[in-house]
Amino acid sequence: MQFHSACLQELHDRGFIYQCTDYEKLDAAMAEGSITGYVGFDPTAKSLHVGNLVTIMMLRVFQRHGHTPIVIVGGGTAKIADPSGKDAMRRELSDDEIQENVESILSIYAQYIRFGESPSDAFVLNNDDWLKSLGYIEFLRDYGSLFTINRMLSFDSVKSRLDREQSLTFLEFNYMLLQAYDYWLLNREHNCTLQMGGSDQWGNIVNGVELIRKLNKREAFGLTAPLVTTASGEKMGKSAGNAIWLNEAQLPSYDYWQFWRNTDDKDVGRFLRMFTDLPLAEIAELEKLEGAELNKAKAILADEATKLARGEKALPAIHETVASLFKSKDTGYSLKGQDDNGNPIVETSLPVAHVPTSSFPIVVAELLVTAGLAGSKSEARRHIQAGAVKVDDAKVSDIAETATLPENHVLKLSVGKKKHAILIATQH
RNA sequence: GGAAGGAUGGCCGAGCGGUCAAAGGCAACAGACUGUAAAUCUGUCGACGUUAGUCUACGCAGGUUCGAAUCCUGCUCCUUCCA
Repeated sequence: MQFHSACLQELHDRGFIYQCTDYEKLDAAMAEGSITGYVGFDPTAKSLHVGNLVTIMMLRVFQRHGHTPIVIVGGGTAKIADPSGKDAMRRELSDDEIQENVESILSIYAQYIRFGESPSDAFVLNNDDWLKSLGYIEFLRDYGSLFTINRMLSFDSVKSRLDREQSLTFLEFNYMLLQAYDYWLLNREHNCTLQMGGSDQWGNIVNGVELIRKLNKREAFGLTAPLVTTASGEKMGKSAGNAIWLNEAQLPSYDYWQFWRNTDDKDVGRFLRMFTDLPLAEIAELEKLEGAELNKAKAILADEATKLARGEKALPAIHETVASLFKSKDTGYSLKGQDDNGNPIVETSLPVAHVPTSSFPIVVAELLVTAGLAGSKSEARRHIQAGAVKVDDAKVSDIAETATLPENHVLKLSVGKKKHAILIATQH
């Protein structure tokens, strides 16, 4: 597809476009000048994971081309919970929880998008500000009259819930009206003419576009991104049963880097386009790599993605650990002398756990639990029986095996090839 | 308000008095092979315990029984139909 607007062209080339309400008119509007567009998120979780990254990156491209992003915090809608893509009703959140989530999530957005006062700087609005004061009767009369149940029932989010014989409350059913109202309000107050979101938002977005057309007599647009799945068809964002969180508090940068490093061969090009700022020509070159050579592209993907989420400063430590661990098959840490208590100072991006020196010699299974590599002692034993456990790269074959205090008071524990932890024996 | 059906491990889903820590599938974890990839094959997959075994678990609370995921009673929630 060819566009006049460089922004839309890039969004398209990088694979961000799934559906659009009107390609031609949106293209014309974006080519003509700077427009304002928004995405919304509901602060129903503490943090965002890589699954949420698609729309964030979309907004980033949008801003890079001189357009103005608005981020809507769904403080009001969070009280309702969007039924789209959800099997069952979510529990209600307290105001405090919501506020906490908002702050944590906005700090993540700030990594990717420039907020401020200058033109094309993004700004944040909380839909609770206007939704909380909506009068029920007025709302029903002024906006409810513009929606038909017939149409609402035809939306996928609603249909799938009904088809699966799961309840859909009236509260949730109203979600789409409120989202449409948000868009309408932004259109009127901030001349916002584009709403972006995941493909599951299509129905909600279209409602807003229609509401704007009916009430403001203006054209507004909707643009959705495809649901990003991995080559094996998995919804993106989980690994080893854990979500890949974007913030460091919930996922160490080393693990974040590893997530990208372990990308499926088939996903490398696509992910480079969506989740890094690298020029498309460069990505095309990287994509040509074959076989083991592709690992270079994966490392670049990991670097770029980590740089965005965690900042450039996170990289050196990760690189050092990776080089030690995988390239020279070394320990994965380096010693930097001793502290005042005579305990070793260790530099590594692997998880670190402390054990008092007095507890040595200690059963390896127990160490695995302290280091967080096993959830229970039984699990630790199972790992040992499966031949997965190593202490300082020496295989542990007996579940009763003990580890003795190493001379430098540091040892590396491994479960499998990729999961490691550093244990430091401390005096106090 | 009435009637019928349902609730099982992370998810789906079988079981319908003992042989049930509960088939099968998915997901996950580990091993082998590789390139920190995929595919494939193998093993593991409630907790504690070296084994024996103990404990906790089939929506919640009671009961019947030598014995209950399975039967009975009450409750909660869900779905469908009628009003």
